Amino acid sequence: MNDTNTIEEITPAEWEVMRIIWTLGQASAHQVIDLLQQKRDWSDSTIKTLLGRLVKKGLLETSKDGRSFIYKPLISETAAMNGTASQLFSHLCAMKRGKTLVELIETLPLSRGDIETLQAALAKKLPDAPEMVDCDCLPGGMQETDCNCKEDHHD
Amino acid sequence: MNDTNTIEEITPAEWEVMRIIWTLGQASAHQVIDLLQQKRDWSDSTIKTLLGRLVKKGLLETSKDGRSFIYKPLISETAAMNGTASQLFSHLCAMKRGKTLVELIETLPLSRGDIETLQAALAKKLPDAPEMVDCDCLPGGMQETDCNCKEDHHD
DNA sequence: AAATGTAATCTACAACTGTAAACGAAAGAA
DNA sequence: TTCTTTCGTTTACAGTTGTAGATTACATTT
Repeated sequence: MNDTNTIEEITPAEWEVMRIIWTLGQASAHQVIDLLQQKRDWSDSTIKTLLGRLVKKGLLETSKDGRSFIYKPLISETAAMNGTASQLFSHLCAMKRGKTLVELIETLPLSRGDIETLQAALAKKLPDAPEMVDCDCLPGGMQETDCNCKEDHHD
Repeated sequence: MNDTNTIEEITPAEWEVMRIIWTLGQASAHQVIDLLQQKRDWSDSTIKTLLGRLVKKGLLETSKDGRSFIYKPLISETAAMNGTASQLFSHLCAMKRGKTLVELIETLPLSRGDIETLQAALAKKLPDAPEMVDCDCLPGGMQETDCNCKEDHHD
């Protein structure tokens, strides 16, 4: 298991590339270009640049295959997703993370199996869940006095 | 309700500023600087720049208060969080989003109330949930043949 | 060996981000 | 009224990201 707190930053364009490689397991630049150009109007050059950056970031490794390279992920898709999601949630007010999860669960298509796993995870958490999670948006102990979090301004 | 699909991009540094303003409801530059400098080692200038950029992006509005400005959010924290979270999940393989949600739910502190809301949302979804959500990482109908998604490479 | 076709790398460049100094205007102090 | 503090705006500058042309290196064909 990777340390999900130190994922190299993956940009949106880079995600597109990574998804293809993750899904195929590994791929040549040629394959990535072919597949990606069916979705994005990017030049060969652009995609090669992205591949190069991903290698430099340590997210892909290459092995020579005659003339060309084969790119393989150095991080699993799940690890990357978890790392990125955690990072995102760390920006959000602790008090409101639950609300955002509700929104996601309502919005995203989920399989029966996913739902059951989620239900199990929730059931396990419920017993020791706190009555309330405090807002962590202000420094020090000034939440009680000054936190306006409950009201949602300007929706 | 905002159109959560067209949220102006909020950068990590900008989130820090927004959180303070959301939490207070509104704030002067001075307040933001004071509070933020208790968490981040940023100069006054830096914080002012961020405020300015947020105004330009249409995420904050100002109203004059004598000498100085009062900054108010033009978007609610919840809307911003939902928009950002949806955007993030759109980068992820559809098939694996459920797994990421599980991870988040296991990891994040949730209140009893949040958990109950989540459980309700899941219960409602379960009946019509598909047996499986397809991977959408490759173009066209090449999922069956070529999707390696189930195996998680290089963890 | 010369020409041609690919693959990979280098260079480029504008927009955005993190970070902050410099500057100008207004308000309060001397 | 002049000096100083305070607040906002402009300018700056390096690093990242999106986007891609130019160039080089090697393999294949003539």
